[in-house]
Amino acid sequence: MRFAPNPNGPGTLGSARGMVVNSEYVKMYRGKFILRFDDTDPDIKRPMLEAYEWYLDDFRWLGVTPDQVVYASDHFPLYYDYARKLIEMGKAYVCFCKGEDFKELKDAKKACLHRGVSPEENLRHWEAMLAGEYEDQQAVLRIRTDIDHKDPALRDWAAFRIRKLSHPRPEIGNKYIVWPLLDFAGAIEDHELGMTHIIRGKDLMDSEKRQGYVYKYFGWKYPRTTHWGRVKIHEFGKFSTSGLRKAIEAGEYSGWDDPGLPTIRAIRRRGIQAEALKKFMIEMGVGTTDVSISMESLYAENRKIVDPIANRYFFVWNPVELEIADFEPTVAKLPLHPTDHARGIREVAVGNKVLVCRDDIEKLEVGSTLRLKDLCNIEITSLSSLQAKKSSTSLEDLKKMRGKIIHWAPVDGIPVRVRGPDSDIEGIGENGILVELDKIVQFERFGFCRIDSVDREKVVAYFTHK
RNA sequence: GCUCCGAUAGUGUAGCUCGGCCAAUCAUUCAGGACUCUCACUCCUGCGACUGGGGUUCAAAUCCCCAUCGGAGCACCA
Repeated sequence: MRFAPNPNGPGTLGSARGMVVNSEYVKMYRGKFILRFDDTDPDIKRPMLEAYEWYLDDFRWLGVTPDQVVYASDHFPLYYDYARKLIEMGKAYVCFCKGEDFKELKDAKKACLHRGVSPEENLRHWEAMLAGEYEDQQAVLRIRTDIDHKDPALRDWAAFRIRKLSHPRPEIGNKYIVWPLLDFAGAIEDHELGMTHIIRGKDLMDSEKRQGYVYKYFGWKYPRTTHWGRVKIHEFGKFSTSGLRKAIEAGEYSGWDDPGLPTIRAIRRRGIQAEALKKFMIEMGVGTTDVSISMESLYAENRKIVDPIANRYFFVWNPVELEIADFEPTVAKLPLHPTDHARGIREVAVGNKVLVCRDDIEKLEVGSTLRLKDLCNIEITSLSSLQAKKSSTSLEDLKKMRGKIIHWAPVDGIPVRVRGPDSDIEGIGENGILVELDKIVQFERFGFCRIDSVDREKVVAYFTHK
């Protein structure tokens, strides 16, 4: 099987489906898995040099090693070779019609005058195409099918076009001006690579029938195919690489790995685990129906994986200072994990002032009792300047009074910026977060985050999910 | 306009190939409860679906036809 992206941008969640499902089938049936870069459009979906590496990187992250990595752009000689054969066989012809003219004829089931030209003459035209004697748009090579086929999508489709542009890969550069189109390149590639099974998007359902002509002419056996529908994610809606590019260029996002984007790079940065993504994709299956799924399902998978490994920390958003009268400075000892005690504790030095979330104290009144988690119970004595007095340290007392338990942070904690899919949140966290670079942590009563960067003044975390 | 494909709970999915074991699987969401010094995790309980109509058959989610709805292709993109 194969996964054949055009590296015109990084992999998205849609690509991830292709990576995961194909590779899982290969694993299941001990087949061969090929990553093929379908990079033969220098124009509309022009490849991005970095994206090749990004795909390889995403595969490494998924723990998948393709058996073979191939570049369609390395195979021009092969394509030209087969094209020549087809011309000689009278199964392909150079067409000089303007696009709209051909469409009109095709829709009327009428052949254009170039269709009747002899193979010898076509061969001359083909050589002239390759030699650069025609300009862009002037000529294409068409595969001869049935011009009166009842399905207009199958009538004499184009296999090559002229585009005098360079290819982003330096090893290709300006070498070629005649570019193979998807159905032709794909047909040749799949055969040459010995493909037995193909999964592709249902937008390519006609490819099998179109390519079927080429396979028939050469006497090849067509691989078994299946199709899947489009993935729509509630949180992102429909998305396309070109659409994302536009939004990034417009400054709506900070880059391809912005937490608001449905790219693999973005969800990696946010701390989604490869295993969770795999399960999510496998669960989606391979139906032809379009799926409209919520990230919640992915988060649920991820939460189960991440919960046992994430250390807990306090992070206070919208911080407000709270003074506790008669509080003896101490070093609080808090568990790094609520159930896995072997992980040890975190120590936080506290004086008579702490930071708490504004949301937590908003509905309080003087006299309310609440508990600073793992520290002590307090009774609010003033709201104008937030003050309290320590009432007890016993958890039982708090339970009797049905008080709330809230989290807190030391006044000399580290500023934390949490980058989320929709917005960023600033606050103060425990200094212990500084040692968690690149790890997934849980900010208690807030959610899971991946610590993206740390320095003495600031921590940047990427929000994973609640 | 022509052609092709699909339809199972809020969402995703199993079952459809070879009709009976399907009073329909699993997951997630949601509601309730237990546990818990987090609104996390875990556990328990509950709600919830075969698009509609015909036909074939002893028997239809499964086969056939029609309708409805949805998607895709008819590019010198992939």
